[in-house]
Amino acid sequence: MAADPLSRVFAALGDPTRRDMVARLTLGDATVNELAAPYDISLQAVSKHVRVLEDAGLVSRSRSAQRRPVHLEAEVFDLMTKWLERYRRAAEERYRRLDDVLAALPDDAHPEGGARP
Amino acid sequence: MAADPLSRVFAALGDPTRRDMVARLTLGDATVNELAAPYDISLQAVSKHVRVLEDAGLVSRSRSAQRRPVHLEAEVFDLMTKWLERYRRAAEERYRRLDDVLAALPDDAHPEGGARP
DNA sequence: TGCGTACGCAACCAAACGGTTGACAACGGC
DNA sequence: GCCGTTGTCAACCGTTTGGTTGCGTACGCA
Repeated sequence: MAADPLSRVFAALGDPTRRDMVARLTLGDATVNELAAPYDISLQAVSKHVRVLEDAGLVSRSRSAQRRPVHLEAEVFDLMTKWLERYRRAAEERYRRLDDVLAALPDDAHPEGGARP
Repeated sequence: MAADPLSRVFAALGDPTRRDMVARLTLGDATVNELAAPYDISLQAVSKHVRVLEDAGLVSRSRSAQRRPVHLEAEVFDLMTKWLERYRRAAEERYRRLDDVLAALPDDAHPEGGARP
């Protein structure tokens, strides 16, 4: 299937239902039934969603009796944060450099092709 | 099609090729041809990828002559960072609370079902 | 004016995705 | 030992997605 973990994480969070479930899980562990409650989709569909989140490493499941509580895993968030931070910083850096360039321009040199109106 | 911006952003970044393009764009704007160079897929496929990134608000395209340089947009990163930070903090909070609970336990109360080994 | 370059649009295709229903396994309680 | 609860597995279905090819358009240049 999908290779790298990062792709799985991003893809998993691309679905609003799954993001919603993550939000719910920050309040505490929950069973599949509890997770399914707010939605009018089948239990199996919810189970599938949980599996996608699990494959992405976003949640883990222990088992206590026949219940299988879903637990939010924090580490992957760090992975994403690291990725994001890297590119956010690069983008900012580019802005800063652009500012420098603009500041260094002689004021008669105003090309009409300003990219950002 | 897809409703909320956040879903589009996450979904867009779920594809490794598109994440790669974002990485490339942090080095500076690029044309579709330049973006396509490293991959052995058709130019049209690359064009499609760029369109997905554009719909997600991750890039913008100006036009200078027949060239249509792709430019990385920083704002959406902030949107993601905000989302991420919220849940990262919530997850950490949960850990902290768990630590408190464990610390408050009488030392003869050791249930065998420790979720996190 | 015609030509080459850069790119988008449309149609198509196979694979993946989100959802369904039906059957079935695992476990606690009576 | 049986029953209800909890949840997964498997097969199927319509839509989306990533890729292709072919054609068309916009523009700079000779």
